[in-house]
Amino acid sequence: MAYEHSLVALADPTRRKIFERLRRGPQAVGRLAEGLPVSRPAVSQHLKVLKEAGLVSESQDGARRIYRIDPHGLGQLRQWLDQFWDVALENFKAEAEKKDRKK
Amino acid sequence: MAYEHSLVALADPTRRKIFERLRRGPQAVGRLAEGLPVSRPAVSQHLKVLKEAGLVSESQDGARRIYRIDPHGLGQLRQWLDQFWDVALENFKAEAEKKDRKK
DNA sequence: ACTATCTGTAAGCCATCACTTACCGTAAGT
DNA sequence: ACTTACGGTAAGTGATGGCTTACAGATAGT
Repeated sequence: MAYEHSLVALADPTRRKIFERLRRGPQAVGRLAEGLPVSRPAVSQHLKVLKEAGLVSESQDGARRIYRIDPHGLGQLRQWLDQFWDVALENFKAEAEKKDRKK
Repeated sequence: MAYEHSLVALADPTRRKIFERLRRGPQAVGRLAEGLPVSRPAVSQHLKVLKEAGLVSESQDGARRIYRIDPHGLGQLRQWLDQFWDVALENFKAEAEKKDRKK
């Protein structure tokens, strides 16, 4: 449920593909697995990881499980990244000025 | 140099610790390794990964190499994440309204 | 009830990767 | 030139994790 899990989840290329597919809208597991180069059980395992990271949420529709992108995990991740943004820009500016002085 | 590499780089807990340490400001390799539970060569290897992802940049100061947080990789990662943000919020709103209608 | 569809779980295998020790190059001081 | 400090690279090892097949549970239709 924390940003660490989101990073681990999105580091895997197959999970990223699944996640990117969900950008088109909520989808069932079987449908998600269709275009992917891995088996359907593999997709289920990946969805579990994404869900535990708070990146996707699940809802039932008959025998199907519909998955969709969840803002919770995404929000935590964005928040964590923003902690570094200001520092990064400061460093960049400091480096640029340093090079200027050398001229 | 793309967002994929940033995700892989930040998925490792030790690399995250190094990255978070750099938030305090630019530091040399030896100094970075001091408080960490791994050997100095391990830190070097991690820094290489972070550098190739564009998350940190390097500059030389005598025999020392100073590392600092680089906005390039961070920016690409933020940009990629933002692609999902709007979709996530829409999904969340749609789900909330669905639950309302059930009442 | 029986069947077909949809999906999660278990067990096992294999590749990747984070870590260690050992080594080498380089820069600055004496 | 010699020594010391700093840090990157090579090689080898062990654990993690992503994949597969096989199986089990649950739902809807006939």
